[in-house]
Amino acid sequence: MKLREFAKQLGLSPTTVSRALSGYPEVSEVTRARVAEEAVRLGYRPNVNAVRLKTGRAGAIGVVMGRAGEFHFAEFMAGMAERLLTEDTDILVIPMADPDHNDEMQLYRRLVESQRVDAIIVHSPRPNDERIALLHKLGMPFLVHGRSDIDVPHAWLDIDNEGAVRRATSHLIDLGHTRIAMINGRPGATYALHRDKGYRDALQSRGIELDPQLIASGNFTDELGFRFARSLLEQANPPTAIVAGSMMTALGVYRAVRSLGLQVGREVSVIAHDDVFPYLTADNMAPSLSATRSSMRAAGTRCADLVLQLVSGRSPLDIHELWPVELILRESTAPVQC
Amino acid sequence: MKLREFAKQLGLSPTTVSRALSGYPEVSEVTRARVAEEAVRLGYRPNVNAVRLKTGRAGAIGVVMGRAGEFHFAEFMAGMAERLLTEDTDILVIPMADPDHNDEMQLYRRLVESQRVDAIIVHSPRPNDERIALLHKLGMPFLVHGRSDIDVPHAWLDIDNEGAVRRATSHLIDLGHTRIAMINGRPGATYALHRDKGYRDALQSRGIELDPQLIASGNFTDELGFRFARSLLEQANPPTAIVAGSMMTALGVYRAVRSLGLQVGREVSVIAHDDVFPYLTADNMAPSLSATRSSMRAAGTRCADLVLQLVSGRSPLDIHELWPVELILRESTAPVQC
DNA sequence: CTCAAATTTGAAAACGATTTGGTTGGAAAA
DNA sequence: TTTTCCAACCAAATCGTTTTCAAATTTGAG
Repeated sequence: MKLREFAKQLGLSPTTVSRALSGYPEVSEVTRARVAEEAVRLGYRPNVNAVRLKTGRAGAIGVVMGRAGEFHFAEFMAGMAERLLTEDTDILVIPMADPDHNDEMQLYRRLVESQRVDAIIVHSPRPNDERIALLHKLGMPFLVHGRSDIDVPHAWLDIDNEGAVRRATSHLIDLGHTRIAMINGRPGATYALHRDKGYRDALQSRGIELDPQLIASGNFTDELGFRFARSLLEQANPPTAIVAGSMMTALGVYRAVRSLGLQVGREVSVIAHDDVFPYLTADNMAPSLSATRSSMRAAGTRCADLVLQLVSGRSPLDIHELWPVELILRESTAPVQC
Repeated sequence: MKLREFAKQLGLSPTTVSRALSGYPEVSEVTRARVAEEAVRLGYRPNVNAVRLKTGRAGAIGVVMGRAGEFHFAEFMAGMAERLLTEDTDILVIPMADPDHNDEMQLYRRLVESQRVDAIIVHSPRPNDERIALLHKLGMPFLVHGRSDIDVPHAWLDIDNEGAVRRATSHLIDLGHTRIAMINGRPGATYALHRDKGYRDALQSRGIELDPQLIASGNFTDELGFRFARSLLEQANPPTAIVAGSMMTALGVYRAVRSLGLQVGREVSVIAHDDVFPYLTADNMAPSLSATRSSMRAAGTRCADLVLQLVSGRSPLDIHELWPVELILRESTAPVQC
């Protein structure tokens, strides 16, 4: 059913019907009500593409998916999708074709030029992120999930990675640990730096000297967790506690600890960061995993929300959200054994 | 840059330019080459929404995302996205607002009516799946990822779940196991039935009587794996082998086995199904996990491919792909201990 | 009761492409 | 030479809305 047809059935002009449905003020309430009601009854829905063409809105938000098949991605997207369900806005998923750097900029540039999105969400930003500079230059609205130090105004939502790791590390120190290892995310991303800072600050403020040997970084896979924890624990002066970057890393760490005949929550304490997954919970691990926790899904929902505001004109300068992170203590952390 | 403008710069009519770019035959090769080249140079790209409006194509494939935040979803999508990158087709992610059944049909109906997708991918179909009937009735092209027995013609791509589980179970029987437990997916989905059948057939063909107590089903979470494995192993006549539905389930099973002081690959053999994740690999588990393996990402890529064919006119009746599943033996399976 | 102001409504022009149904000019056929 | 045909191109209509500008109607003040 087209607008023409629908309007004719109502004995109104397309103009009025369009206005009634889009909530313009210059249409009487009684007419608006009738139009709305009949639209439902007769099943009239404006053609999306016509609307988009006319208004110049793309009706979609772009999300670039990293190549490494990040497991938290689905949660973030689920959160976004939930928020956008009632909106006339879609999510456009763009895969990173190539991890090559130059290619990444190309991808963003093409995405903007394609006019297929009204806004873009940038994940895992770097301190000096060219993507941000590019999007700003091109005038494409965008929200950064994470933070960047770049000297370009931008909207962002981030969790307090630094604080989270500082608290986690401090707590381990409180428990008497002094040799605390840290498995971080891929170097380069701001969140990894923040976590690093939280870790270092905690040590320093307690007068513990930092041992660079105790720091590793890389993708959030179980394999990295295992390899690094294993090699750490096998060395002469092994750590008594490990701060792990993700649930998957934690799995690897647990495995490494066990494989050496040790026990998590005894010889080795572990705290990991938990993005809250329905299928793998810190509570269910054995022993249950102490974790810094922040819901990825909730972040997705809120990001979608903020992007919508951005698109409808809110200034990026006003949009800065730093979410606190909970520290939840469970069985994987214990006082150091003397 | 608009078509008008671009055409004028070339000294051609919009008609010819449009045809040249869309590969119509009635334009000379030399002209086509020139147009293509200049389009790149001047950065002309047809406005997506105008194209979509005019052609009536939505330029997107709909994927309904289950509410349970399935972890394999991201992999499937990554696969799809990879294939669609070079195409002018987007992925539209629609979240299931409510697990309520009636609501689900509403969702699909609205999705079709919204005219926002050219085709839909249906996940985890049931033997008699109303969604399939609905989409067929509404004339919306769709591809089923999985299978259904419903008496409605439809395209599908599925992996050989039945064969996979049969082989896994048979292999365990070969190793001397007779009490073999099975942790299946949510009851109702066809794949769960197929796995069940594979399991039963394997037992029956070897004359082993089925014990209903050894079967469980539910979401693919570590928690289910743990709970069920634990309660199984604690009973009077415990199983000596477990077939698990997913990697997450397997994690839970491993945990349960260990928590009872037993060892996977000794007292208890385990085989799980592995969708191949970059962040959690069967090879890295300890002991390494024997698994039936099939790449979710590859399935996504192929599904995208098939949907494109579907949209451009290929008959759904011709599209039936059954992918074989590998069985990869590692350390988690061993001869039964007498 | 009149006239201006305020409220509702409509006609028609966009939005930026595709595509139908012609033209044109030159080569091949008669 | 004339006719026919074909390759290559183009003008204009169209897709289904929104929105500008103008007209019609109602309201309210004097």
